[in-house]
Amino acid sequence: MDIREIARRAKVSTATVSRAINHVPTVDPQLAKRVWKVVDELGYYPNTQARALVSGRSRIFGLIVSEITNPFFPEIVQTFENLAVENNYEILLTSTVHDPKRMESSVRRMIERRVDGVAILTFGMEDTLLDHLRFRKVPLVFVDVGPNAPGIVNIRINYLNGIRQAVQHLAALRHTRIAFISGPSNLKSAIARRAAFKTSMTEIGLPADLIIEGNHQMDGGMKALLEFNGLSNPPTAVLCSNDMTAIGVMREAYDQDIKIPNDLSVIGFDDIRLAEFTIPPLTTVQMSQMELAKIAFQALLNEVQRESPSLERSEHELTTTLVLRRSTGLAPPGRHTAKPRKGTAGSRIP
Amino acid sequence: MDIREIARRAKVSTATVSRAINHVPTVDPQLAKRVWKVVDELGYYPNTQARALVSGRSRIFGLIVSEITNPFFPEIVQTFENLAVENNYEILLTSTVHDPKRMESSVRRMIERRVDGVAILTFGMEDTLLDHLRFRKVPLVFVDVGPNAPGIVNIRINYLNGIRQAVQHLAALRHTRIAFISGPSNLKSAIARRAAFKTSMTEIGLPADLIIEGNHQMDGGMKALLEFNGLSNPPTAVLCSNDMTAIGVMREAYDQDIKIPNDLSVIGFDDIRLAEFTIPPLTTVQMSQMELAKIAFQALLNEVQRESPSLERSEHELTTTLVLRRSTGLAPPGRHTAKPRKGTAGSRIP
DNA sequence: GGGTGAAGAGAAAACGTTTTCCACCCCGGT
DNA sequence: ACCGGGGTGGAAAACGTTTTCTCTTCACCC
Repeated sequence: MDIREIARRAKVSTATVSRAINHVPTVDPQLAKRVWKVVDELGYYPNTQARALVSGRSRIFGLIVSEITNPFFPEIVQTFENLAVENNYEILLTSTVHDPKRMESSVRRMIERRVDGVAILTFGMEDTLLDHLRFRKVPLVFVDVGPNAPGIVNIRINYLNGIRQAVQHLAALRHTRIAFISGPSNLKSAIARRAAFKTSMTEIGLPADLIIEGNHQMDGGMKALLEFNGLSNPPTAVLCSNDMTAIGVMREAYDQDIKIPNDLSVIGFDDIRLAEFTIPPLTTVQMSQMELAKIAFQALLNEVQRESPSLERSEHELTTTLVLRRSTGLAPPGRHTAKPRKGTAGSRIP
Repeated sequence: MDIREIARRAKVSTATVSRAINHVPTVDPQLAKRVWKVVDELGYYPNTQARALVSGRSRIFGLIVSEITNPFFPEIVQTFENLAVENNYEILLTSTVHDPKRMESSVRRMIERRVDGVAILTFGMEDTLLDHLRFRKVPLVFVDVGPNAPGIVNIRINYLNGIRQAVQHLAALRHTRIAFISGPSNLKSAIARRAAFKTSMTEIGLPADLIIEGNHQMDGGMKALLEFNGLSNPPTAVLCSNDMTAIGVMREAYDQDIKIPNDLSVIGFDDIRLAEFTIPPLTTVQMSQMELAKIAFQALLNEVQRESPSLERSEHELTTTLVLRRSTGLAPPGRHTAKPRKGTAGSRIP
């Protein structure tokens, strides 16, 4: 059942059918109605491949994430998909699992399917792959790691804002030994978070010397806490590069019978949905996944709809902010920390 | 840059280029090499739409899940994708969010993109939508809810096995008042789980009267626990229709200062990755997401590769099994429960 | 040495649309 | 009455492949 079948039955040409279906205004309403009637009767669906072939636009956006399995991403994928269906787009999702091979195959698949644009939500990309895409003039959206080139839009994350809030919150609770569990050091976003931690600490005259590299997964958090506790003077608060890590440290704390927040304060990063449901509920730095997805999609759409390639590189910013829950409290007394003057150690924050 | 460009530069016909690229054995190795050289030099990628148009096969599988945001699914999506790239397939992911409208648009999108098959991992599907797909002879894979028709493969989940183990585990720990928090009652898989709970209880002579309908989300679990505790004689153990629900009840228990497992035992269902990292680690019924994804994908592939439509409807079974962690313990003494004879109430299971 | 067959490569048709170009009709203006 | 022009719809080209069909070449056998 193709467009010709419809044309035959509606006694018009295929051109008219095409026009009717695409709501071209010049077609006679009478005819259009006749066409739609047949279309509905037969349950005709246009063949997207043929459409794409001739129009040159596939109406597919690529979405490259580093790990769909990390709860940070499904939320993004969901809103991205919502926006896609609203705009009659399809999304081609690939998850690189931090594997350069996979990254390459992702890009290849995107190009083969002739995507109209790609949002890259992962740690950068090898230049040679990038060139493949740029060569084909595929609009690209990066978060943070995009190169400084025309036609590439970058979404800058303001990590410092939220992380500074977190550090100052901890300092206000009399913590002085504040540790940081970073993400893998080949991940640019992880590096940026760590840097934000360092400057936040330095700003208020605290040493940023308690840093261990995790892996943005739960076991990384568990191992890191173990290591911190082996120290002669362990931290009383730990800030994590993402929420998964924080969940790991809370889990290890439970095993070690360290009470949170009484004995240890922990703060996460991302504010995944689950953070509200951990035990105790996790204080964390929010980086809105919905917002991020919306900005990325809209940027892609803009890029596609403008016919002339954009000259000015557009920049968007997404800020981060601390959300208080119940995993942080006053620093416990003793252990080289400044003595609290009033209030119960470990009491819940108001 | 199209196939003709390659043909011209390699001084062969487009037919030969096509054959070379597709590794048709009859092409002279000499020529093939010449073609590949040009292909690599120019970075040529065949146009998938054109390919699909003429060959009639899109090399796309549809994957319909109910909620990508539920941690049960990303795992599935990931292995599905892995298998897809291995087999040179693409996947078209849609998340219905339990909305019939979305379901319809999902199906429409699948058909428009001419998918070679669809795996439906969600609560059934309206018959009329189903007919659209069947009419077009799209191979379909369902889990549990598929109609009994030729050409449709069903993956049956053996819920009873795991749930019976869970119930008997609880009974062995002297629990007699065992509650169940079900999923939404319009969800067939939720109904099946509840039924399995009932028969498991009846089998061992326990009443299955403590059942509340949740929503397979965390807040549903929280509300349900609250409701149970309003009872004059609350349950000492609760079995949940999925892990999210269990996480909700553990969270609410934390708020109410009910200790798990000392005061209350809880068991989940699914064994999502996170279950290992809850506090305490969650005893749950495992339903392997990887296994499920593998079976589904393989079934689709089989269906596509056989040219004759399958006459026998194929059935696959996936079983479930209890995995013990630390959210269950001996029933607390008193409160109308059978008195434990030895061992400390609430002691951890070995 | 001529006929037969196989192997390899090219020409061209086909896939299902969109879009360009052209023909037609009808209207109003001169 | 004739011409110009705007609006409408059809014929056909185009998109980039795969695949069928045909042609050439060459080896082999009688």
